[in-house]
Amino acid sequence: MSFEALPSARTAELLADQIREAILVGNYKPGDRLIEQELSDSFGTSRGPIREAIRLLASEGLIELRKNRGAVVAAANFDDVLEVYAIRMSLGSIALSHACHAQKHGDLDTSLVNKKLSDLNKAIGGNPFATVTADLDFQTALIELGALPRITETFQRTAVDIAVFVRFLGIRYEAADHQELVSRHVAILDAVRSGNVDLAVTLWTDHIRQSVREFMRAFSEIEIVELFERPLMQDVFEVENAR
Amino acid sequence: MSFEALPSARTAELLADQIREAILVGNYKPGDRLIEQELSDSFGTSRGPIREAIRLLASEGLIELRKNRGAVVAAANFDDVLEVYAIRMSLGSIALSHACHAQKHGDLDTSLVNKKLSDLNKAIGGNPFATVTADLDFQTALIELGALPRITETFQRTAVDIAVFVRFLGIRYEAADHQELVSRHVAILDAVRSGNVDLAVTLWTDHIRQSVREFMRAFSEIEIVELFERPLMQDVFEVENAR
DNA sequence: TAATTGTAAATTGTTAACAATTTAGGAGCC
DNA sequence: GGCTCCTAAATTGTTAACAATTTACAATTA
Repeated sequence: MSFEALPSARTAELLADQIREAILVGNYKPGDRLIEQELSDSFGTSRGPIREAIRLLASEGLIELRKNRGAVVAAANFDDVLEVYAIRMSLGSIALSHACHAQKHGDLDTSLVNKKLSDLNKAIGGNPFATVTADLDFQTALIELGALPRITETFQRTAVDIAVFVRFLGIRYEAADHQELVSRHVAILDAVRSGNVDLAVTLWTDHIRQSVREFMRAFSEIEIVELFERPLMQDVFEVENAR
Repeated sequence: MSFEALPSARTAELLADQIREAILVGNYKPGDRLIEQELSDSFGTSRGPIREAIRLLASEGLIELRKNRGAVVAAANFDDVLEVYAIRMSLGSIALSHACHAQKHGDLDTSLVNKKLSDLNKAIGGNPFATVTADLDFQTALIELGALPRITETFQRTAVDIAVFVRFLGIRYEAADHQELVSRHVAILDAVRSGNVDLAVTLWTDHIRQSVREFMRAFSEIEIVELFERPLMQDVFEVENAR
């Protein structure tokens, strides 16, 4: 995800960006406490804006607040993986179908998603985590084509979750995967550009299923079995069981 | 929605509850400014906790923050109605199907949703807005059966949206509608209790479609046409057009 | 009159001090 | 040794004062 400053960024947002970055970079691990004084010292502000930044990150689900007991970095939970992908699959489908309709009416601006795609291509081969971030940015831009603000916002929230999963559940992507990933992305974008609702949605849901599968392969067989016993996201099941 | 205190509620959360209530009751209308000093005077605290409460409500989407220019009550937008219902339809379907699977494994606790159902029955006939609130509470409890925390949270966020729509877009429900509404709710709950995934999801999506339809009927014909021209939520379209 | 500028009031943003609570560690006891 | 109780340090919660910014409005000018 890109954490650039918003048009008129508040200082608390800038601080939140830096703290989020520090967590995702691994300076803070799940369970670590975030001490207000410590953070305000290191960022050169007072505790007020730091508190606000912490509350912001808590609303993202990145950290947990405990009354009178401060904030700790939230644990990345295997159980949450399927839930997060299920949200991305269903909300993404709505957004893409809406984007296809917009395309038919001639008002679809793909300049942002094009930029994110070229950013992603540039990022491939470099820092693996930066590549994941560029990938998530592209997908967010894709979903933004739907021009549905609440869905976009909810979708963006799950991007933070995925970054956490990748960082703390030790997912590793191979270079080959990336090339295949990009071609999948391009196919989805093309489908939207041609206004083909059914194709776009099919490619999107297939993409999510594939992402889940790749994610799961990074774990041991025992963990895979355990996760797939859960009845969430039946679509993924079916495909996986048929393999 | 019930805004009772959480297990160990923070004062900022209690303040947010009161401010939210004040907005939904109509004391503040969309566009009204929320002035920190004014609020802290009336609630007998300092500005710090009030600021935190305001940020909380902003993260719910109930109010908007403008840098150095304070907070204003967010406008209820016709455009958002379908988007919010689309989110509820798709996330609710996932949650209910998950709940059905849990039921098959024998671990489904319906005591909360039962209580909310009886609360709803009690609320019918009284204050119309309280009835809507009880209805939203029931639906949230229903979705909580899925035991999917992120989906539940996202769903709950849309409940605030609907309360805003009902308050500020002037929706009016008739007493007859309520009885029919409850019977629809009971049918969904029964389907979950019998572990019938397909039936539960079908009843749920039908319920949302019907809710949208009732919502739309409250507006003028022109507004209905305008809204239904939008390509969001094709399911609703199909049913509506076939009528 | 309409537009513009300047100034005071109102309001938000930030800071530092104080209050309340939790945490850590040791003394005493069984 | 292990347990409880107690105190001190660390930490969060709250407050009030100060700084920076925006808003409102009157005076000025064309």
